[in-house]
Amino acid sequence: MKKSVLGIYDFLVAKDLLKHSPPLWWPNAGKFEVVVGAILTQNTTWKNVEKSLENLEGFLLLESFASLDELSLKQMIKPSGFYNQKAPRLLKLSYNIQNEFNTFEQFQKEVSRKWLIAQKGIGEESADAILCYACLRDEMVVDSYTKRLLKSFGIEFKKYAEYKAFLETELREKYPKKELFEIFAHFHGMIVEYNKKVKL
DNA sequence: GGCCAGGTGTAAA
DNA sequence: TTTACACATGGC
Repeated sequence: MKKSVLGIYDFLVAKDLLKHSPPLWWPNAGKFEVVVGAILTQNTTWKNVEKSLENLEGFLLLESFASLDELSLKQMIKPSGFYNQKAPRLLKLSYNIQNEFNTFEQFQKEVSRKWLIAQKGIGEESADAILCYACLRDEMVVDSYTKRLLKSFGIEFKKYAEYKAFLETELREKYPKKELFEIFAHFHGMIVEYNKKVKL
């Protein structure tokens, strides 16, 4: 049993997950649509999110997304569930991004974790998913897959911050700052792919 | 038909 | 600070 995160990381790397996936794992990493996907996938399978994203074709840039009316958006994101709350939250978020940062590119550079979590509909996990995969920052995502994997190694914590610290600390020490973002993105991607393959 | 999925906000103890 | 519950569709 590997109890250190480095051991678990090496374990996954040895399995050669992500062989057929892009290095950044999340589809279209670095784009605004990752922000949308991060909220749509809350307690929802990615398959259902894909249906919604297809319906949103043509509205996946910040400016066009913010031009949608709530009723249309609800219809488009219906397949991914909780649409009555996700639609208004997504719209408000897109307005706030425009008002606060003007463009998505500026948002990528300047947004803080604190600002994200203050938005209605964004908790710790969604904030980290947005930071990591939309803004390309050095932040590790902790989702149910991650907790399941760690539990299979006999590792459990109470709080999100504890999981995050466990995952990040040793890797931050081991790898140079320049490589961290890719390490975290790759690590989280491997965790999800491993779950899908092994079904923990 | 029942259970669950790449969570979050709110209310009540 | 913790716990319980609503939110909703689609796949198995």
